[in-house]
Amino acid sequence: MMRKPDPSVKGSNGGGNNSNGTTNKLRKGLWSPEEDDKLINYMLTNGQGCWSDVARNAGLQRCGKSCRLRWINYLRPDLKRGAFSPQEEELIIHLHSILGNRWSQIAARLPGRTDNEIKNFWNSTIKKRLKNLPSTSSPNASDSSTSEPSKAALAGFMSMQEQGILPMYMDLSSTSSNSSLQSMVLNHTGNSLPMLEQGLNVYGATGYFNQASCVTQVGVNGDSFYAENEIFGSVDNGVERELYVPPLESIGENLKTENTFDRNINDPFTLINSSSGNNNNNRSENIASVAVGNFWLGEELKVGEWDLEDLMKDVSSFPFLDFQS
DNA sequence: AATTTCTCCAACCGCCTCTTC
DNA sequence: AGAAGAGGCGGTTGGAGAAAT
Repeated sequence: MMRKPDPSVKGSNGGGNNSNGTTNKLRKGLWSPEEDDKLINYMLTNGQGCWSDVARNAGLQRCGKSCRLRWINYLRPDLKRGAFSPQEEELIIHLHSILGNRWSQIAARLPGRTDNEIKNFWNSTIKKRLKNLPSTSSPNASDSSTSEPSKAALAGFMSMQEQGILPMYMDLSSTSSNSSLQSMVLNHTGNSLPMLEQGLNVYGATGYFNQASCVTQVGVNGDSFYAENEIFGSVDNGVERELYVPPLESIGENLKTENTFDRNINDPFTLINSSSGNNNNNRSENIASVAVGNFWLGEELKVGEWDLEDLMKDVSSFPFLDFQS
């Protein structure tokens, strides 16, 4: 499971210090318990400083980077060890659907978890699990390791929605003119939506909503989703039948801003949950929901250009998260 | 029981960004 | 301005243990 300690360094103390304290060669590979002790003791008494100083002053034959990694990923006292809870898994999937492989950003929303841990968890467990999901017919269906629309997104949204937690819209205009993330989730109850009740711009029997000033309009026509003339997909009581992701260009050209609502514009990631004040007790019974997709179209498009803090601030308030355990 | 294959994950590598001089 | 060093990040590796043959 681990790399062997670097055989080029003699001695069982793991440090490999010679008598005059000079460095012959930096140690690599598995950390010994003695090295761990040294690093822990040093960090607890001196705190974090320059990592190369930490390595040197703690008497470790390691490079600063190695010390940093060991501390962050393994020795930090606030780390939560053990298996991921289903709630954490949900959150990871959801965050990944938004952020892609930005493991550090994802880890920042999971107290006690490290980016490395989450990355490993994703690459082993979740990726495999998603592979076993019934495949979508999306022509762009891709491996979940990419930062593209994926089963992950779908599964994540679906699952959260089952728990009555559903991102209703995102403000795609944000602060950047080339925002990449265009994630839309439609909530089709067949009756009224919370959005409707809140006076948002919703049309027709089943309605559509537009997104702030940049707008992407997405509609529900019968069982089909559309954006302007594009058929996005269809749903059947929560079971996705088709999922078509239109090119960004067409969205940009075809979907014009109506900008008829401006509420929550500064709160781009609105989470509707059971405590939102509306009576949505039956929501989970008749919801058809589709994550239309997170589009990463073109390399110049970067989620990082968004105000991620704004975007994500509400995620940490997921009611089902137990960060204490 | 022995061998092979698979899985998981700690740690490394290389690149990028930021800061300092 | 730009070189150097440090920190941070995501991708990848490789080895121990588990599972399969």
